[in-house]
Amino acid sequence: MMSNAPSRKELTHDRIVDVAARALRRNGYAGVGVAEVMKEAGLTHGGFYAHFASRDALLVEAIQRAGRDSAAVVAERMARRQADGASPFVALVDVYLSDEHLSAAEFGCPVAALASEMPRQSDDVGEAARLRVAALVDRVRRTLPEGTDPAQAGAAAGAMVGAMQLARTLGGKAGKALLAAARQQLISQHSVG
Amino acid sequence: MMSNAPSRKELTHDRIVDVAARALRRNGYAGVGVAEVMKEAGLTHGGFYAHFASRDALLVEAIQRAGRDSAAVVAERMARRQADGASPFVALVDVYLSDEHLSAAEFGCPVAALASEMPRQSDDVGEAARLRVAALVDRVRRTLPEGTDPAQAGAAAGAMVGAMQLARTLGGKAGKALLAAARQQLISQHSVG
DNA sequence: TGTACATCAGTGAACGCGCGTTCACTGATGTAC
DNA sequence: TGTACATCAGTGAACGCGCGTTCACTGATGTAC
Repeated sequence: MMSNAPSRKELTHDRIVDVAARALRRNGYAGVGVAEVMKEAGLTHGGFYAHFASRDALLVEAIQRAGRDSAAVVAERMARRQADGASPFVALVDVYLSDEHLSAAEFGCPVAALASEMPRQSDDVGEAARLRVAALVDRVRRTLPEGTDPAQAGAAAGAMVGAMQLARTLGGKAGKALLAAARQQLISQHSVG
Repeated sequence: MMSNAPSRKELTHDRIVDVAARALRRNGYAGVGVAEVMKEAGLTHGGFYAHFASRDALLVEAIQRAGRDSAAVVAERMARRQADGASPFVALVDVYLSDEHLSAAEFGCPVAALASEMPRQSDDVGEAARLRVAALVDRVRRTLPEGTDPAQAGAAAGAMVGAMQLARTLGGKAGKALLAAARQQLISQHSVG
């Protein structure tokens, strides 16, 4: 009988992608090195090409993984706030522009971590990045209050991504203040009345 | 009698910084190579260290130069729109989120071109980046309509930077549509009434 | 105005290093009987 | 259940390359007299 349990190789592959997905958000595209990722996954770098055709292929998988993981975290935290009575949009803004997201880029949204580098990536990597941006815009669109022009989803997504980046660059109190102002602006802008 | 005219060396230095300021916005931090910049400036790479203590020192000057040049372009284009009757804030949003800025990152705002990489830079380079972010936020603050909470300047700056990055990543019509939505959102948000 | 010399900007070869990639090999896993 | 063998994941040394950096040198610029 065939088992659905992942093979040893699949588990290793997964571990490598996971390490890379974190390194990517922590250090950017240039900060993902084959040797370092393999080492952090408990392996030697020689085995890398049994798992990936190239470093770019790893980057593609890492972006996808980062997006998937980050979306799961956001969904879970949003659900908690919505259970407390928040609207979907307020919950999303609160979670995305939270101090937790500010200081944990490694586990956060890959678009916030990488957006300014995305337009410069090679075909495959750039396409994976574009899909992540589209997914983020879509997520925002689905949480907009009823009656809102769906075209505003892109603008709101940009506002969240940009605020997070500037806050991370400034750091400290100035960064947190910028985040708070952005939360207020987005929520008041899309509130009913 | 002493002349104030720049020396030959100063002219060369300027040319190198100018090339680097463009390469930085076109290719990101990792895309600024000593040899390539020197070549594009019409020199051989050996002479580099007569002008700069290190590659990082060049990056610092390049960020400053990019910010100064970009601010000058923005100021000039804003003035033209204000002469046509636009308010300072509308003029700024229109210029910053213009299709021209979208497609000419090389001559545009360094914050839009680099923001997601900024938190990862070394001390000196990161400090130069922080100053650029602060200058951008300041510029936005000075153009906000009277009566607006100045704390909103950071959020508005983030909205502009993020929208530009997402638009550049998506590219094509989707990118231009995102820009247009962001212009509309920012302007209507800060309009009187 | 012309010559002799010192200064200085830029050249080009060389360095050590880390990177992505390749490959012959090893030792463990799992199948056949 | 036990042995023999094939498969396969991972090892570790080696490669070519481009990078930032150094340095002895050259040829042009400019000063002194």
